[in-house]
Amino acid sequence: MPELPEVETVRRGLQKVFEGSALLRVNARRPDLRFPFPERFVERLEGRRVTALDRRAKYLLGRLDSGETLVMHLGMSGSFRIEEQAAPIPSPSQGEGRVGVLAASETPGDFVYPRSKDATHDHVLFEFESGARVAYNDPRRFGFMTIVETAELDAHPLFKDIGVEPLGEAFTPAHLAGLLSDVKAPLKSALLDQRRIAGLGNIYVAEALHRARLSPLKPAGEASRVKVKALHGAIRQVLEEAIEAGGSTLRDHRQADGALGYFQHTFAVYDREGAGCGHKGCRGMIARVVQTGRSTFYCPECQR
DNA sequence: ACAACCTCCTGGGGGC
DNA sequence: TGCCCCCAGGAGGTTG
Repeated sequence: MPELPEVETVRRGLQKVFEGSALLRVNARRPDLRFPFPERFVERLEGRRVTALDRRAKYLLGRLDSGETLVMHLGMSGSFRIEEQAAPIPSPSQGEGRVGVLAASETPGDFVYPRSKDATHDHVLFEFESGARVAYNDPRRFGFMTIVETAELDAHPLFKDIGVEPLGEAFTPAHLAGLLSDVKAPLKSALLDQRRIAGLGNIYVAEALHRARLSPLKPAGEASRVKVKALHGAIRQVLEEAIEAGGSTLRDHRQADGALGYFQHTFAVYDREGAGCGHKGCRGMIARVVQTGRSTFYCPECQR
């Protein structure tokens, strides 16, 4: 599912639930996703307050008051769902309530509110002190979660080789030119490589290259200075527009509140084989080719 | 060092 | 209706 805009959309949706709230209860309903959950996964989360929910590349980072970070990746089909904003757990001063203690009628580790129909793929359930409940759903289980010491995050194998944030200040035309110079691999693969730029995936690479009128097949190092500058602008622009639109909903992407993204209606090339190019004055037709096993969509007429 | 694969897993859609 | 094959937004791991 998710590339940078989808992950960022999810982050913004989850932020109001995660940030500042303590995790009362966490339920990992199976021992693994793509990888096994780390040692004492649940114990390291329960009772911890989430101080911030950040994003790096396509990862969500839940900063915990324990000095650890909950690292979450959505893989291809992962999504979060804010299940219900239940009544807050009453505080002791309000009488009967006992903070952190569940009502007897609740089944430990399960939501008491109605779940969506594909709850079989609800693999992790978060319940907050605020009463909010969040389900992580992932049919294909290519996603994963782990917990890393926050101070060691940048040096962690998952992050140490991750490239520049394309919406950050460090991503300039000159930086992009440096990333691509002397690279013999085609632009498509160069841009998909998370070690260069963090967060682009199959959709937004295709869309950005089309906007810049660059062929995905062209060796990255052969793009002209002018084209690289256009590509830089196109990458930023397409990502910003997609975030603004709430991401792209192809199959299962939802914003955390359940809303659909609608950037897919703006695709110029992705999954549009046979359609007209759409660039002013171009009579070309969108083609589909396969590069390293994955679909590439582009206009052979004007993307050079 | 690098690039081309293969792999994990489930579900949806098209063709017959 | 059913079955089979292909395809899918990622990316770590292995091979050459």
